[in-house]
Amino acid sequence: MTQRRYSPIKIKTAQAHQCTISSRLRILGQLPFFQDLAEAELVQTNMMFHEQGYHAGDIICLSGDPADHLFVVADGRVKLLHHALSGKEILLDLLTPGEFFGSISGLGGDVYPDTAQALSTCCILVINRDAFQQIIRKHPAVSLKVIEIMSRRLQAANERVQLLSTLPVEGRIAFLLLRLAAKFGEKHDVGLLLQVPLSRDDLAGMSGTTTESVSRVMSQFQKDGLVRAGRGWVAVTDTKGLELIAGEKAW
Amino acid sequence: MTQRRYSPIKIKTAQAHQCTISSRLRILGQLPFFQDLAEAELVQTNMMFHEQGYHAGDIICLSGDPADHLFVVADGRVKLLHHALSGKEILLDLLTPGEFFGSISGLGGDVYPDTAQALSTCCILVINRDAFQQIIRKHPAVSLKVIEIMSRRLQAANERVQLLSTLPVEGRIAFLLLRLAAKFGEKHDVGLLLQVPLSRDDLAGMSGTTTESVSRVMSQFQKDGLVRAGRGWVAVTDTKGLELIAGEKAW
DNA sequence: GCACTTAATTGATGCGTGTCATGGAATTGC
DNA sequence: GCAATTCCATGACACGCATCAATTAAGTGC
Repeated sequence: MTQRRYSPIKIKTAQAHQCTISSRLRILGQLPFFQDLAEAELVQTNMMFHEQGYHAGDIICLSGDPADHLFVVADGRVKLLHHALSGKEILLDLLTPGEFFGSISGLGGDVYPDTAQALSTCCILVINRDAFQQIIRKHPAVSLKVIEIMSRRLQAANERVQLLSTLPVEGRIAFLLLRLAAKFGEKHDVGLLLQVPLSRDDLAGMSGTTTESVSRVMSQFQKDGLVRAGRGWVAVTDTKGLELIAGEKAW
Repeated sequence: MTQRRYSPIKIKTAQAHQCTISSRLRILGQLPFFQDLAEAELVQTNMMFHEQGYHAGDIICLSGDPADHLFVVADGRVKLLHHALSGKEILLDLLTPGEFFGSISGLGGDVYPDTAQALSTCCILVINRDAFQQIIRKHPAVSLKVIEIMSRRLQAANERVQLLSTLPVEGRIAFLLLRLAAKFGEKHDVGLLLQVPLSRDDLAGMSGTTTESVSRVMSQFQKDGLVRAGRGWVAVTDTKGLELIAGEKAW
């Protein structure tokens, strides 16, 4: 087995302090919910954010803590997770630049619903919750976008409930890999390389199973030529094959 | 075993045509997202809805169909569900008067994400998707409420993912019953009676298991004095006991 | 009241997967 | 460089729970 022994992942991460004003404007302008804003409004909105840098492993916000900020990923990768009573980590989502998390809704005594942790060096834009509500009040277009995004996330969560309820481990992992490939996949000589540092543990947390089971399934997938994987990285090589396992096995 | 052989559930259902203008106003006014509207605005908003009646079992909207309406439950019970490829029904949510479903977000080529089915005789208020977007544009307070509600739903969905990933069947069902009791429970001589017609199948669809497993667990719960149940109804008698099973067993 | 239909229960069996345990491989620290 | 650590792979085993099958109970229609 001559297989790569180094991680092919190269996430282009800016240092926290490299989030210049202009790059911030660019990032904000790319945000789905600021798309419809005029340039002047965008500049003004931009000023309401401040930025913050994190290193891989840093906790950005902790589930249960009093919540008064909304965060936007400007650069890097962030994972959203829950800690179950059993100690197991439930991985809820992986966020890329342009996505938001934290506190949006307006109740006074709100707490962060999930924990957010930096997967790589990150630049995060932060805004006060109330300030963001002001933006929403001023710009109905923004609120419509937010609603749209949240409804998509809700759909994704429901889809996941369905997978957990119906598919066996093998199918769940296949499905998960396909989703990840669609979001993070980049053409590479080893296949569609997922541009996120993901351990078997992370995959387990996303597919509702254990590290060992993921390892077993991944080994099998690799034997079957569906994926290539190493320590902390995964690449999808046969999309069709995974689709077959994710879908058809449900019958 | 001298146990009730008839369903104690009595859902106070109005006939579809009994949704009078005044009762509609009352219902709309109670909607979380219209709470902050002035009386005049409410009356005006009211006129943008039309109503529709359904009988138990009727399909209100079908997952995958082109979506152009937003629905609000005025009276009765509605269940939101997915049909898995395996034929299994995944029950996503149970809706009571005041809750909404259908299409909110604005994409042109949208389809309904879930199927909605009447669990009892229902009166549903319907509004065109574009018309509702007009309301949002006009009233930022409404959009904030919608966002708040959606974020709560997302949280609930994530919680469910966590349960499915960590708890055994017994714990999931216990947790489910507690949630249902909090939402639908009414004091009754048999205990906290769930005012929803729920079969074992429905419970299975909500807890990600099978009819048989639900039946077994429910029988055990009944022996242990935690619940009382019959054909199509459930009552919780020992909340603390269920909490113990739902929580502590995870350790 | 009776047959008829649908829902719920209960038992037997086997597969999938979590759990525990061990060894190897890759990475980090000194 | 070598130890120490972390991550991954793999095997053995037990058990939870889905599956299949058969029976009982509860509503429904006539």
